[in-house]
Amino acid sequence: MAVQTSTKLNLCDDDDEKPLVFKRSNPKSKQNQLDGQLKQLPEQNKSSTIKEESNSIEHPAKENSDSEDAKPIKARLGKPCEDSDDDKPLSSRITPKKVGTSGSQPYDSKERKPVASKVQKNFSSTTDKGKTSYVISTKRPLDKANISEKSSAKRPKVSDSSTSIKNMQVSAKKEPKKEDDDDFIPISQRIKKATSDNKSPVTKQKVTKVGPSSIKKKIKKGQKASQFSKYSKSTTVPPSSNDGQKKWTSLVHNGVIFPPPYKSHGIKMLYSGKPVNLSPEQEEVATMYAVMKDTDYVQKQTFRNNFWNDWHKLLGKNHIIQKLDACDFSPIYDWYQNEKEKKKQMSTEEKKALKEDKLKEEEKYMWAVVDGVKEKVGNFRVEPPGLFRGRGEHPKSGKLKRRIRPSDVTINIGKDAPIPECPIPGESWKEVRHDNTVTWLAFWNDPINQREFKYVFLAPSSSLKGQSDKEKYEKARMLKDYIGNIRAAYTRDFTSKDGTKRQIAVATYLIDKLALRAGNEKDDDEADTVGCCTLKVENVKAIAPNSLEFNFLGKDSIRYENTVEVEIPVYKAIIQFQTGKRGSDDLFDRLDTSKLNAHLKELMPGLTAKVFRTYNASITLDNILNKETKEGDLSEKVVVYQHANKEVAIICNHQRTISKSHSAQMSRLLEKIGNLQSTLKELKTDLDRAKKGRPPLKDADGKQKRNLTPEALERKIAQTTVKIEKMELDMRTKEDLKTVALGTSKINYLDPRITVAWCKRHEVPIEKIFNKSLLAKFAWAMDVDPDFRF
DNA sequence: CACCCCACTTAGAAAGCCCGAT
DNA sequence: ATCGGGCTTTCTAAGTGGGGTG
Repeated sequence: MAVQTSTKLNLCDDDDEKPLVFKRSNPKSKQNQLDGQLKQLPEQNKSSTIKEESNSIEHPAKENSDSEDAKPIKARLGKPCEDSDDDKPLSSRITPKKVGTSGSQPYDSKERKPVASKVQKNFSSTTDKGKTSYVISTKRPLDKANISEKSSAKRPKVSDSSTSIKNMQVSAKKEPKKEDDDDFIPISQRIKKATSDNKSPVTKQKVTKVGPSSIKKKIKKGQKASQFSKYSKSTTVPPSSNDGQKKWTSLVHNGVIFPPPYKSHGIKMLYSGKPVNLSPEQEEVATMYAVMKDTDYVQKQTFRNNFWNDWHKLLGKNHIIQKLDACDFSPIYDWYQNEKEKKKQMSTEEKKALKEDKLKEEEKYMWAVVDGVKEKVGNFRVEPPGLFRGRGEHPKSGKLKRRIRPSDVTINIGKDAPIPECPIPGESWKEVRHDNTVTWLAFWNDPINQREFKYVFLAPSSSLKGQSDKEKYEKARMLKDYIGNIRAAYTRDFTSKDGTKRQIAVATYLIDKLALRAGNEKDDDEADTVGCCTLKVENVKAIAPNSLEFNFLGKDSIRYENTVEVEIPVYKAIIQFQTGKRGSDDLFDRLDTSKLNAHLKELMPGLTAKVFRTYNASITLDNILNKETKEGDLSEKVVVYQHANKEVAIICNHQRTISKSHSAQMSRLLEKIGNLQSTLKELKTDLDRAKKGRPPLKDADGKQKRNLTPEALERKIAQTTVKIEKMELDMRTKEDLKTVALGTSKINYLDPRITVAWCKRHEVPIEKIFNKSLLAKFAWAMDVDPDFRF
């Protein structure tokens, strides 16, 4: 054990990464913009949360959470969420300070409070110990290696780079390349050296695995292994991962399924108050619009204009309908609501029968056989026609997305597999390919943007997806060994005389510290959003002495609002980048994502901007779980996980819109609590009286209550108190999480091995954290060693 | 290098389902 | 039996990033 422990510690420590800690306010923005709904919220809600961050990753959370519960709800609601203070790990050792968050924004939207949700994950880095799972994990690397060797054919470049991460790491560390060129010794090299000296991964791994750990494992596993292993799918992971090129050897599937042809309902909409005849094609599009009546899409002028343009074309120049404003779609809307209602009213048997029919019809499309293994297909249904629902201010929002036909679809399938029959009689596929260097089963061009494609892939539970998921996390773990030097290097370059270098340094810093996305260029016919490299001068405000206030729309037009204290050189550099520019000019004028990534690749093999997000998310989870998990009951542990999950979601700015019923729900809860409190008061009064041998007071209706013993009353009081506390906690949690989306990070950013290992160590059933889909998706992580740390 | 093409991951909203309180 | 609400699942939009080309 000792050994193990130490290992663990080391790993942890290695976190050399001390958290940078930034704070971020929470951003939540998009919704705000869009919806007015938010406004409805009661003030209490608004209070919230901004978080600021504390510095270190470690302590923050605990304090908050513990203490808070005790306070009255209102008080809690009122506070900014302190919980959040945690540290955000982005950290570096560079030590930035925190800043208070931005003050100006309205809190409403931003708040996020602690979550209650369930998931957590941890993992430790590197230890792959043997074990079954181990096999799996190792596979890739090995595979790759093997493959690369074998296949001379395809591997142009990919293969090289793709060599297994592990291999790379090892080699890198061991033999630091000394070639470092120019002045700048590649960080990677340096890092390698450093790491190799003390704790090269290799060493770590071995130590951990071999020693005591194995013993531990056995013990632990004895109890739980089976539970976890039932989800693990070691067998499925094919050893065959190739690196870059060959993705499969045999591929069999049945193609895709098309939506049924349009069935006219014949309901007449009104134009200037009079019924209008429409052809089925015209009616179909009118119905698409009618049905959206109570979405906020139709409130947007862009949406209506685009819809009108396309529909008008269908109607023809001389149609009676000449303007959208005189259209009344409500007959169609009402018909639709009625149909929905009818469906709801069907008996359960009818519903079941309907469902079975559908299943039968789709069953054959749901599966593919990849290298002899049956795998689920992700999206085998071709997208039905509809009105394009672009997010944010998308210039094409509302345009008609036309029906996709077999002649639009290209199928990819094994050479020896039967070509799927075209499901629409008389039509045929656009093309059939046999390309085993890609994983898609079919694609068609996006009707909204012809230059883009819509692919049909395997489901996340497939080994193909699982393997690449695992590779993603291995790469992020590799960053652990390089991050120290990378931070040191960019810190040095904050003051470089080379302007490009300076921009790269600052951009990298922001990506690392704030988990910003890379920020590729966008076309004019897309919503105007930005990432790091595309930040505009107006998106960042320097606030003396050394804080930066960020405010911009990111992916999905979600607003990022955060004020952060940064190092002085960064602060100065930003001001310098802004000098002489207009607000709408690029902050980083000598930079784009490809330059940035090219630079990152010099620092670590395979490193790109997005790896920092994965790294920071996962390392944060690992750190928080390990710091905050205490002895305690199951639900307390789950709360710790949820808290960690929430912190990650905040770092990554994963938001959701406040549900329409949120404020109603809150007031309902408040009312219930109020009732309980008066009950409590009565009980206390009755208790006092009972102690003096007097009967209870009459209840609100004037009826006489039952005569209870003081003991019974005390029991009731205790029960009621507990109930109130629980409700207050629920309420706080709900308020806290009303704008935080926990799922995204769980699905995409948190190495599942962290979670699985933590569950094993703390005897938390994995089902408390992962739902069925996640268990299937993360089958590859199930047999991780309990000592695993990210 | 700018541009385009392509493949694949990441994302929030909507729809569906399920379960407990009434 | 109904309703409300949370959690899942589905859907598809919106990102990232690699590679080829001229």
